[in-house]
Amino acid sequence: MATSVVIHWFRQDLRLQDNPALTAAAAAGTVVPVYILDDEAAGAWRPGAASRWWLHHALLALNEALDGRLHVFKGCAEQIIPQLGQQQGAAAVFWNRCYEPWRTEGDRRLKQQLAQLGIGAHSFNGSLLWEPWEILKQDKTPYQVFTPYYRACLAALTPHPTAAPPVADNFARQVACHGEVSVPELELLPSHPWHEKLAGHWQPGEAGAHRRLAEFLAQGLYGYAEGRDFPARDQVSRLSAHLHFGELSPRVLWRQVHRLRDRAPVDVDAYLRELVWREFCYYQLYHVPRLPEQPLRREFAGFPFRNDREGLKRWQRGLTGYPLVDAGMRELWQTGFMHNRVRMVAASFLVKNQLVSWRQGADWFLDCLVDADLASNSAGWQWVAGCGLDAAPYFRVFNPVTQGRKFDPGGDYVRRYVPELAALPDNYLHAPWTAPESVLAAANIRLGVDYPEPIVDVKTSRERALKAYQVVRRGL
DNA sequence: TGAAATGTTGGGGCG
DNA sequence: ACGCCCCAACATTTC
Repeated sequence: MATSVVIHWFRQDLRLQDNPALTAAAAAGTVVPVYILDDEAAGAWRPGAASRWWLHHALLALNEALDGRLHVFKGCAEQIIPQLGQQQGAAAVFWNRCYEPWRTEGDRRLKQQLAQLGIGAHSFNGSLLWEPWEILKQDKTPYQVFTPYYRACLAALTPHPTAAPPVADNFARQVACHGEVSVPELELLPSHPWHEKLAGHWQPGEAGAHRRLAEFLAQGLYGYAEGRDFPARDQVSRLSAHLHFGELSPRVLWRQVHRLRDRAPVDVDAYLRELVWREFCYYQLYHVPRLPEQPLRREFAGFPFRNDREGLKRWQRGLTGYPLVDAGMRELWQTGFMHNRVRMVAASFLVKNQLVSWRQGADWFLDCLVDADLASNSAGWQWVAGCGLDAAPYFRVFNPVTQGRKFDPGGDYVRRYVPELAALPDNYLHAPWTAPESVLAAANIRLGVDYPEPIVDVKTSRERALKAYQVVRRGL
């Protein structure tokens, strides 16, 4: 009996291990593995520059793991998949679910199309530990607050068997697909070679994901609960981009971390809680699809943000005059990443001290982060701006100086990314404008020339933000 | 997963 | 010895 041909459509699941849809596809027939870059369907949410760099390398790695059998396309997935299915005489198409609104709508239409063509369509959960519709309150409505959601998730945790990885024989050989291109022909790399510096910091692809996981398990988890707040230390997982592209199964990650619970003094629960935060972001995006565009708290719709192009540009370039903020923004530009503690401070600074819309900050992050993720990024910015579910209260304004002294006391982080301040002594490092002339001169710094004066005063800008938020609050 | 303003307490200097 | 003031050092409240 001739085995049937099936298609596995890779999206945010660029891995072979513990890939439920891929495993099911391999069990159903000979697999034609496919990736489609569909910028038009994604619209404004198509991958940003840093993500495209990552994707380029992740696809090369995946293709290599598949012995060069990955079929890559550029164009409209809703056309390409049905055409391909017919050309190959495929019995079914398999994929792992995504949760971005443009994805869920497209997938629904595609399922209808395939049904009409008599081609099966099977979707699986390869990206989340809990499907968003599985975790609901007693009254069957979604949770609004993280902690009860978190508890409900833990209560609902069921052990999943790891999906068996496919073997080489599962994949179709020497299949020609009309219209396919090579990975480089996707033109994911920008013409300007700024991305070359990213290569020193990351190893996209499944092998890189597991290498990083092994490092984290061996070192980062020890003292994670406290250490994760200090950006100069290497005590965060740095797995976010691998998770975003699905190079690492969240179930495998959960299990590997959880195994360490009864051994060694590692902060297993603190890290797993962060993984549940990731789930909560997807949960919000699924239940409230306007998350990326509209404030979840309606009263914020008319918030008086300033249209400050110059201020936005200075924030983007790391030239606000606040060393911790500037270090974070430069880390982002140089490495495609920003430490989470600093993300909160830099975001708070833009939204509250500069009074610029969280949408503008979110757009910049989506373009610059290698881990850019619509769910996490949108939920994170809404959290900081105070307009999201279970968000930081509007009056919680981070002071970048205080935060710097608290979480970068030795100044290693600031000195790494703001080298022009490197010679300043610790006690002035986070507030250079307070240093006496003689100290500045000794450190070879002319304020306003070598490093900017503060773009706003934290005290008065904080008061301005509180006033603006009070107006919103009155409008309830 | 704040910060600043305001309130309280307690030890020490001093008349 | 005592009360008074000062002011850290916390604690509480407010935004």
